[in-house]
Amino acid sequence: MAFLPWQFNRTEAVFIQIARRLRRDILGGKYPKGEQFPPVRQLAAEAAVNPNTVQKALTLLEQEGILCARGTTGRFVSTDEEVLILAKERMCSEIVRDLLQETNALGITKAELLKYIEEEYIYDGLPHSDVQGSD
Amino acid sequence: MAFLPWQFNRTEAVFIQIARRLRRDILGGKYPKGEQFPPVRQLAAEAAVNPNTVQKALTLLEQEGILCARGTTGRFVSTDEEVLILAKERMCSEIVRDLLQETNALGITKAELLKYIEEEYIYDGLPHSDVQGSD
DNA sequence: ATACTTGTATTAACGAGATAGTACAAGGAG
DNA sequence: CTCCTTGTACTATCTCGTTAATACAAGTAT
Repeated sequence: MAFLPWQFNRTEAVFIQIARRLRRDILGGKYPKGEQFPPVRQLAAEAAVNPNTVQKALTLLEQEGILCARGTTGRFVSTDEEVLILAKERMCSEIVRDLLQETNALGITKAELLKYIEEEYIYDGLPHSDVQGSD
Repeated sequence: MAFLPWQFNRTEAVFIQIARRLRRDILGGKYPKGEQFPPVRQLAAEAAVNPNTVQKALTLLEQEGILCARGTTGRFVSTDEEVLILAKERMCSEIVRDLLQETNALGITKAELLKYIEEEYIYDGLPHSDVQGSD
């Protein structure tokens, strides 16, 4: 496991940021379908926050059906693939929609946007096509 | 002037959201270079927030060199075109970089991302090429 | 000069988010 | 059974964002 220091934005509630990050990683396949999820205290230690804060975040993911808590056995990633796929598509749509709202208000044309995306893909060395997850 | 109700996210400080929106609109050309900016109290009334909150936001934009306060005459959009252009490019780069970080973690390929963008452009009826600002 | 508008500053009060610390019930492992 | 881990709950405390209500100095308009 990689223990990168979690970085949080001061302007947004930490538990919201934790929820977004975990949601993204789950839907991105980092935590496979049906597998046990790391315990609250461990995540809190990794993120260097209070366990209460992590629990707030996980509660959000439960309400979305992405995670489910089995009593005191631990939390598990949902086995309902449709829920996961729909959540992933919704998350992606929201991200893109927010992007276009911003670029449109900024007066960025579609062509310019695509150019920016090309540049960033090159600059960051991101995969241009399908690739296995790199942790 | 269109007085759309300003909507704020509960998870982020309001003055940060106001700053981002005004920054975006300024750099997008809604408030032309060198022109006088709406007074604090007016913006506060439009956004339905306390004048103090708007002032916090405007202070941020001043620190970025996008706005400047001329004593009690009012605030004005910067006349330094280079500052405005650089800020716009930086804002766009950040937006795109954040997007790609998210889509990459989500396991979205470049091709899929471009498809999503195409879909949203069609669905939202956004301009595909250069267009005059519609307010 | 007078009245109005501008930015700016101050104070008090309230609420939400985050933390520390503690506690308890329930399942698994020895 | 006993010990450990799990999720969960609770209290108290602190910080920070927001609001309300003023207040003042400086420029503009009349």
